[in-house]
Amino acid sequence: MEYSLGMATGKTRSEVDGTGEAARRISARTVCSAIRDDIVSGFFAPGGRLTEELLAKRYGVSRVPVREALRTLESEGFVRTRRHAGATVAEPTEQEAGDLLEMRSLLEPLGAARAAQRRTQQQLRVLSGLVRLGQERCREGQLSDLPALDGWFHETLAQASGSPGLASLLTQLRRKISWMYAVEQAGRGPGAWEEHAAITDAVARRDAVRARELAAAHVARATAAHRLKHAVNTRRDRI
Amino acid sequence: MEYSLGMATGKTRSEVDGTGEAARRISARTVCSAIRDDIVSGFFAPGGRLTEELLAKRYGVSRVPVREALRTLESEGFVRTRRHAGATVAEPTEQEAGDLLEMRSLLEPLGAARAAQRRTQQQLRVLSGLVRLGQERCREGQLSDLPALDGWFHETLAQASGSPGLASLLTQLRRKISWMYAVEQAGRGPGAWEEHAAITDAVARRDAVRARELAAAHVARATAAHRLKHAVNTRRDRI
DNA sequence: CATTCCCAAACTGTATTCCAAATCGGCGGC
DNA sequence: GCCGCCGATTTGGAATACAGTTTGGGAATG
Repeated sequence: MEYSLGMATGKTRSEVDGTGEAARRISARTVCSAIRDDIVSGFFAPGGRLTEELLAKRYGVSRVPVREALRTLESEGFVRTRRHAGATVAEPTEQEAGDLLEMRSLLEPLGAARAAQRRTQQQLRVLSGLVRLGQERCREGQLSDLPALDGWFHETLAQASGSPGLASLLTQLRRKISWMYAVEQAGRGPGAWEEHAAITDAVARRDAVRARELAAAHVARATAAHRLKHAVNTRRDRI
Repeated sequence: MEYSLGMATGKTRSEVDGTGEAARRISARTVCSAIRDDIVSGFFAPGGRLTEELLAKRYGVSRVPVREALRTLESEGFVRTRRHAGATVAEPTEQEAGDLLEMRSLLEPLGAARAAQRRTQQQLRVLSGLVRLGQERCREGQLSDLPALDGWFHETLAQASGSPGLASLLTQLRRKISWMYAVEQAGRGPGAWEEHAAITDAVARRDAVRARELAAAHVARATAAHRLKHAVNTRRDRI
């Protein structure tokens, strides 16, 4: 218990961060991300109850920011709430999980095409840098960094699409997919980063058609490497 | 001012609904829908400031439910908030608006295909009933009912997909599109409802492939009838 | 003994009040 | 004329209070 987001229970903020250690100023967003991370990581099991009081204690905040976070998470689909019965972690069915992959396979190519048309020079530099890093890590065998690099690559690509809505939707899809699926990274690291490099090349040349094709192929191959975590779809009572 | 969601400012709920007129019990959701409707209807102009106090007065609730509503609307993309600068109505660019149509044209066929595979008998009955109503209204020239019927049809179809996430996403897309676009209904009413009937038929026969094709064609034709409301993209200061 | 009904505890939903922090607009100094 | 500073306004959050629901367990009953 007591993760302490920068302030201890029962003490005012100024009493805590007197050190000026830049404690998180805004709790609501922080709490939202924290709860989501705890859901994705499996700390909160699907179907488990999320009592406002419990969450408030856990993150060291009052009920107000917790409630705001829960509303956001509800509209993101990670949490389900019943009128007066409180919030529970969502329990996606196998069908919903499958649809997530399909939605991504439809939208990711669109995002890549738009990124090719609208990316800024700076975004392109970030993408190139990430590709170089990813390929380096592949050669070095530093596989532990790959998931994060992959996430950053796709997030940057999404943001380069120029549509905040599309970008946030793609990010949300990736988060939910990583919540419900495990990836067989077998030997796919190098191949995936070659595909990333090809997409980045098309984006650099502003070739939207090619970027779309490459992204579609990339997502299709990635999808094939996804396996449902068996926990999904099994109903469990209580936390 | 003072829309009164069932309670007057400064009075407790019990003082007001002594008549038992089933006043809305939960304000947060109600306020969220109310603000969203006021945004979509244009009452709150893009870029306009949404002061918590103002919203609280307007809907006759305290700041707490208003804040929760704003969080939801923010994650839906209707509202933009800066750390301590408050909330403003989002100002979508022409690019974002265009991407909305494309996202729908990708996802609506998926929804239709899934609906064909997973619809319940009851959902099919609702769809058939709506189609019959829509075609009746077309013949009678009752065009004023058509937008609502169209909305219900697509909403029912989305829910029949069996993926709550996909359904809510499609509904959200339609709401945003109706916010930013005007539809040239010229003579499209009957044609659209013929297409609705064909989709319903495919859904009834559980023909996912055909439902997908028909939905794609339907959305493509509908897209062609959409015209950006000129207000979009023009920056305005204040409400 | 099983079933049903009812009640009390727990929790949500909201209001209210208070306070700290940050933004924004205008004012004065340079 | 430009820059920086100050104060009013507003957001973000805490703490408290209370009504309305849901829920689970226990008592009464067949």
